[in-house]
Amino acid sequence: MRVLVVEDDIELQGQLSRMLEHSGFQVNLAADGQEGLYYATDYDIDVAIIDLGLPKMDGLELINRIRDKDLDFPILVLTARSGWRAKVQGLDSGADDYLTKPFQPEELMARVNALLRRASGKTHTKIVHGPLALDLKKKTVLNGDLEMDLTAFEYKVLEHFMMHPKVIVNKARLVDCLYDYNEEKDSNVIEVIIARLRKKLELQAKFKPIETLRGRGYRFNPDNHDGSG
Amino acid sequence: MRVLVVEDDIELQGQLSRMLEHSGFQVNLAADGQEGLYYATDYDIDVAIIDLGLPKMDGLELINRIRDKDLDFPILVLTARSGWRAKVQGLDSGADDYLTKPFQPEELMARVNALLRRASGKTHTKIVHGPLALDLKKKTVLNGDLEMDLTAFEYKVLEHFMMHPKVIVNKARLVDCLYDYNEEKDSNVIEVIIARLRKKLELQAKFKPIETLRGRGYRFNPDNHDGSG
DNA sequence: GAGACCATTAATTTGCGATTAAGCCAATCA
DNA sequence: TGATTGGCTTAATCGCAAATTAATGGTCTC
Repeated sequence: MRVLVVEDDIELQGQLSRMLEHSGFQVNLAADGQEGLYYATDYDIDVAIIDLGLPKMDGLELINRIRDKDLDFPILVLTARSGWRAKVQGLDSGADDYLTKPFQPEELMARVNALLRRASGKTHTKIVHGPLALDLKKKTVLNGDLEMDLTAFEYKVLEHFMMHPKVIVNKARLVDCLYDYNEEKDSNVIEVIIARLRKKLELQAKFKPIETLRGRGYRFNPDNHDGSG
Repeated sequence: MRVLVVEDDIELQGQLSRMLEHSGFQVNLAADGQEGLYYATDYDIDVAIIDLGLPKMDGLELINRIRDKDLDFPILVLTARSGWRAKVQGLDSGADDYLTKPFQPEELMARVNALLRRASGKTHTKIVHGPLALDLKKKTVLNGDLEMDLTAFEYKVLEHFMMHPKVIVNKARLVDCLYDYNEEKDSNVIEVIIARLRKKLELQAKFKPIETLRGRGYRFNPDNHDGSG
């Protein structure tokens, strides 16, 4: 198992590599984002530990570049910022877990192992239906050759649809995709998002996969190239 | 819907069960992990609320035992620890959501409901009677090879029939399938829906499975390929 | 054969969903 | 820090499918 460590703090670097090697990992050390990207590309990495605060290339940018190259090893983010926002941002951008500095060595090892375990069971990170190709890691969707420009909400709804094709999904369930917790009754968020999604889907590829089933919900049916919904 | 609550704090126990019962749930109360496991095993639980800090058997262990027994109802974890670690641990171990104490009653109810919505999509059961195949997950019905185009009401009635074949169902019971609350007397909704359903069933496959039992109700009998109703 | 019960169709009403636009909030940038 | 942008939210309107009601005719039971 090969671990890529991208960390500019020399002391922490040494600490990490000692711990990891002690647990039987091969370790690649990089001190900045550029170097990190080089290793990520040219070595067969199983898991990466990336510090967010890096010289030359920011940690988040590094993650984006890695995912852009379709490298899908799991990424553990190290962050000094303890703010909630920074964390979510990290996970949204293609990272799989994060750890706030300072941390206990055992916790880091536990998380690395957990990521490897999870990764071994994960087969497909891409879902393809018709002209649409969704990348769960990168959180992007290609419509034909073009990458769709989706908002966070549009993406969440489309992801749910593509993970549950040909299933009638009621609106309450779709609302669950958007908010952690929400029991609001009189809102038409879903209708609005569906409308925008349809527009974007149709724009690029005359593709009308979202059917309406009045009173029952919506259904994603990639076979509808003409659209009955 | 039956909820299992595993909580050792008597006061919180009472609070929870009051809330849940008020929302129309059946509630099983357990004060420790052992008791919880007993209820989980012997009752048909739809969703469980489990406190992590429990006497006799730790909440996490309870969850593990439940999952080991292949019981797959959704689990909501309550935790006093506010650390991210405890939460991740809970989710990794087979829980589906968590809530940090103290919490707002509405939030708990919202999450329980969200879990139930999510779970309802997991049952990939198909019910087949004669030429009809109903997919509970997709909420669609195939009549022969063709998918039936059903309205929300028609689907609800047909689903009930197919889940209770050869049983006489009176009209009041069918009305309950359509509305949450309804005490209306003089309406012929059911007759109208039955008529439309029959038409659609017959249209595609000359199939007349809905019998009328005058004064008693209706009966779905998939054996009637000629139709005695 | 009278009356209750049901089937069927047609007419009416309702309320869902589509769509648009304006308001609002937060993140980003100057 | 104030301005700007982009995206989420809310509201209002409109068309239409579906639900409801009503009316008529059929059928079973006693």
